[in-house]
Amino acid sequence: MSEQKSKIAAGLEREFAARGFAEPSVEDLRDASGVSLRTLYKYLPSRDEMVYAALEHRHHRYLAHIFDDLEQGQSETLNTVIERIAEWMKKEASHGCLFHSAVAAAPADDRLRNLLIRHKAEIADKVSRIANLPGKQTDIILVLEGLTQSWPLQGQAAVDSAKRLCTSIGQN
Amino acid sequence: MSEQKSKIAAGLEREFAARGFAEPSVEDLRDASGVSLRTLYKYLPSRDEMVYAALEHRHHRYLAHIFDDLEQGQSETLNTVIERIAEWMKKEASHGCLFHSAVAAAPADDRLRNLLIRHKAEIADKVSRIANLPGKQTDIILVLEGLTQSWPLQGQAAVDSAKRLCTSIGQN
DNA sequence: GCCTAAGTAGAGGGATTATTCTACATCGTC
DNA sequence: GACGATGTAGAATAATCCCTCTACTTAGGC
Repeated sequence: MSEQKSKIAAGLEREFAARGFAEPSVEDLRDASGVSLRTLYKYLPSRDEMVYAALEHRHHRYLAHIFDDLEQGQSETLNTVIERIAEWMKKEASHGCLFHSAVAAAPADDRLRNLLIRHKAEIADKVSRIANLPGKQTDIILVLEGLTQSWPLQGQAAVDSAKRLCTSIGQN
Repeated sequence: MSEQKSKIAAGLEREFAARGFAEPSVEDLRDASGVSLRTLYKYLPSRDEMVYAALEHRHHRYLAHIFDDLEQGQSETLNTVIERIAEWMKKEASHGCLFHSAVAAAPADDRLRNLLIRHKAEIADKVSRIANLPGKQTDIILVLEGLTQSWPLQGQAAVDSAKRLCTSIGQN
């Protein structure tokens, strides 16, 4: 991914996150990406491509935010992940997961759905390995999905619930 | 709500559930509702109103599906709720919660967001009262949200996880 | 100083959109 | 059998959409 393409993708990600995937017109996306319409279409030759590029960019930023400098195998590793997710929600995703939003906006788009699946699978894999709970992938996903989904409604209380529920995962 | 209006709403709900909120044109919605364009606009004078009516209809059907003939206070009540949610997902919501989809498609619409909040609050209230766990609302919501959100990705494994996690809610 | 590559600004095409409007059909009731 | 309410079918409108295109500018390498 070239310098400029990722700069464009960053702007697109911000716009889609703020206004959803249906509302912004291509002209809005041009303004958000900070380049001309011609350049925008040169790097991303259709509106769909703009969506994909934004999500790709999101994916990398999210992984970096959750996993950078995360110590493996500590007993509080899972709590740290939960806190970092809460941070992320507060700063970046007050409306919930951007991947789910994208799929919700276009349920027929298989490429989009695959992006969502790979995104979630990579997170689940990384978390279960780093927290030393290899058999508990589905439990972990359920709690983390529940957290991102209920945080917009419940705020900090959701974080506390997630931590409480996680203590029971390791216990059987 | 008149006879015909709820017949229209039922058709709209089906269409939005199948194709999302952005894709279907008003002509598609006309076909799905089974009436003429003029009649459709008579009962629901804008496309937004069609969305609201569809969600209202969904809300009532969902509550009926989850709570009809549900025995209060049994120890397996929560498990029954989980199983009914799984049933619902399988039959009706293979793409996830329709309310979240609607909000995702139009994040700026406050009326839509309020509909989502009231929908979730009513469920949380009903479940916590019927399962005799009045202090555990946020735990319950988190698990149920996690279930609906991870079911499209994990299927039956998500149901098992939800049940397992629920056993730990009552225990402290 | 010229040339190529890569950018900007912005007009416009062609398709689709939500909504309104006209003209006609049906049906129960008096 | 006439009438008013309520329906249908579908054309018309005005706006908006995604995308392409032309014409002009900038910047760096030889």
